[in-house]
Order: sequence, then structure tokens, then C-alpha cells
Amino acid sequence: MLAVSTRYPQLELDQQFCFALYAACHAVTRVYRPLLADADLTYPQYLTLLALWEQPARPSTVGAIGQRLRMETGTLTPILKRLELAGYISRDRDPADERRVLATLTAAGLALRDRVASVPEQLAACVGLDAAVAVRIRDELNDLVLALERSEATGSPAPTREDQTSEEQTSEDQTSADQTSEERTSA
Amino acid sequence: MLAVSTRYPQLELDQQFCFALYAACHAVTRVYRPLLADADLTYPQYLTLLALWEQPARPSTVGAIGQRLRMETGTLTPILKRLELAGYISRDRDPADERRVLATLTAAGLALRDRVASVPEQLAACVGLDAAVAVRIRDELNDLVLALERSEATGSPAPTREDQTSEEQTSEDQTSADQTSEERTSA
DNA sequence: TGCAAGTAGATCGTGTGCGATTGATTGTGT
DNA sequence: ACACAATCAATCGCACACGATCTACTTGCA
Repeated sequence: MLAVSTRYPQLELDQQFCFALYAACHAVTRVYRPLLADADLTYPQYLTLLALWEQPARPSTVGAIGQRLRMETGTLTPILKRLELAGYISRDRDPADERRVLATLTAAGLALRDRVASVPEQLAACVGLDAAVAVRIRDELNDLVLALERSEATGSPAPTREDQTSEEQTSEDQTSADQTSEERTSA
Repeated sequence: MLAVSTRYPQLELDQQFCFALYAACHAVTRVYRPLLADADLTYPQYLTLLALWEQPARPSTVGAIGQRLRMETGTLTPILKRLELAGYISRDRDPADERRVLATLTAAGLALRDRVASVPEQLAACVGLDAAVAVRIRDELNDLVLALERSEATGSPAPTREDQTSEEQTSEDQTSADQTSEERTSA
């Protein structure tokens, strides 16, 4: 099936790590859409609320939310405006520092948490991914994000996750048996 | 650090599988950007070319490319127009079926392959991810995409990947030792 | 005190991403 | 031959996503 030119094996779509990531990300977002439609939320709006719900009583600055979600203000500002328009948050300048804008959850924004509380479970049912596998991928992806941010900052080729300790047992070195290569990853 | 309300543990940002996916996807795209800037390509444009390069001699219909990349025509059409404008492809109606539009690589589009051939390698250096781990995550993400597409089509909670055979040795069942739970995933 | 330097958000322009609609073309059944 | 369903891509409207620029405000320091 699918006779493919192998002149550039590193450019084959199915070998690309990044394409798998890209496709998975959009596929998951597509599954979220109908689940969040009940609450009239888009997926990025839902993420923003997740960040705000972490500190339900404390107003968050735009910058803090952006740092948490890895979003630029050019992305975040319109999202926050829509959440404000929907009545889930209020946006006010910080009296103590007029440069800052504080996003505060309204009663409706707090109440919304109950309405979407079942979404993760519903999604998990759709995904049908083994929970242990999901946890492992999640952690590995988070490590990846950290490594990429480091390499962005320094411009250097980034350290591998093997040498940055943290509270994980280092014994999980792949058992090195399942290397049925012919497999190569191309980013 | 970060005292977090645990009333809704399933809604905590750092537990979300989907957020890890979201953040990783954008982080990778950010790393790609400067690498592709040399060729004046965006990341989706690069993906589109990867799809076209799989059949360098054979024109592809818009629908076929969309199916390969999991993109809608609303996304793909403007990308193809920009690739045409850049001189990398031509777009013409299929004489055999005037509904179809065929995208054909130009000489410049073919030549571009040489210029970006080193990109995967450069990215891998930035990512600093163990190659074996990358391959495993890639395959698991691809499985996830397939499962999600199935569940989208049927509306059902999706089958787990354990029961869908395919040409993989089923012996790679995770050695099941690294389960340091207290961990829960929330989609 | 005064002003350069820095910071926080908003804004703008470009480019996706996608559901819904539209328009042209082809296939099908009678 | 002809109505009609199906198919394919384009288009539109809305919502991210992000680099770059702008503006208001604050801080630091002479």
C-alpha cells in the first residue's frame, strides 16, 4: 500500500513526531467542541477558565494567566474579552498598578465549574486511552514543553530529560527491548 | 508551592492530558518557526508540502491532501493558494472531473525539498527527546488519533487500542512496572 | 524632581482552523 | 432525456495564535 518515495526518509509524514502531535491535538480539540458547546465555550476559553479556577477567590493578571497557559497577550486578550462578554469574568485595572488588568471570576463563572465538571470524564470515555498510558504521555509531553522552553531561552540544543533529576525514579529506561527499529523518528 | 483548591481535582490544569498536548503542540510549532523561516514557510504549509512530496510526480486533489493531513477545505484552500503564490505548486481543475482541483509540485516546489531536508534533524536536536521515547509517543499519538476518528464517526466511547491488532507485536505491554500512581489523568 | 528605561496590556496584520453555506459538476434512477 | 441526489472545492464568519508595535503606567537613578 502507498508506494512512497524513500529518497527523503526523514521527511515522510508518518514518521514525523510533530505531525502526530499536530493531528492528535486537533483531534482532541474536535472531540472537546461538542462537550463544551453546552456551556458555549471554546476549548481555549475552557483552558483559560481552568487556570482561573485554580485560584477562584484571587484575581489573576493577564500576564499570570498567559504564563500559566503559555499564551501571548495577543491571544489571551480577546479570549478574556469574550469571557467577560459572556459574564463569566470581569476585567478591571489593578488600582495598585494601573498597568495591570485583573481578571476576576463572577458568580456565573464560578457556577460554570459545576456544569463542566464532568467534561474530563466524558472526554476520557471518548478517547478510550488506557489511563496509565495517558498519564505517562502527559508527563512526557510536559517534560518536552519544559525542554523546548529551555532551548528557546538559551538557543542551545536543549538538555535531555535524563539529567534533570526531579522526583522520578530513573530506573524506567525503556527496558530497551522494544526497539523494533526500521523505525526512525523525524521530529 | 501554589496552594490549589482540590474541590475539583479532575479540573486541575496540570492533570489535563489535553493541556499537555495543547502546550506541546504549540511549543513544537514555535521551535519550527525559525527553522522554516529560511524557506518562507509556515508550519502548516510545510506539512502540506510533506504530503505532496510523498507523491512528487502525481498531482493530488485537495480532498486527498485534506484527508492525509486531517484538514478541512476551509483550512487547506488558503494554504494551497499561498503555496501557489510562492511558486511551489500549481492549482488546476482536473479535466477529467471539473469538480476536482489538482495540486502539482513545480520545479521550485520539488527543489525546496533539499532546502528543508535537514529540518527534522535540527528540530530533533532542539527537542532533546530520547529517540526511542519519541517513537513510542508518536505511535501512541497516532493510535489516539485513529481511536478518536472512530469515536467521532460512531459517536461511541471508542475502542481501546488493545483490541485492534495491526502489524505490531503485542508483546510491548509497558512492562507495567512504572505505575507510581497517586497520579490521575483528566483527559 | 525629572526623565530615561522598563513593564503590562492592547492593538494590528497575517495565517491558520473549522462549521456552514454556496456553486458548479457529476452520478443515478426512471 | 431529466429531475435529483451526491460530490468537490471555494467562500464566509468567527475564533484562535503570534510577532510587532503602540500606549499608558511605573521604577530607577542622577
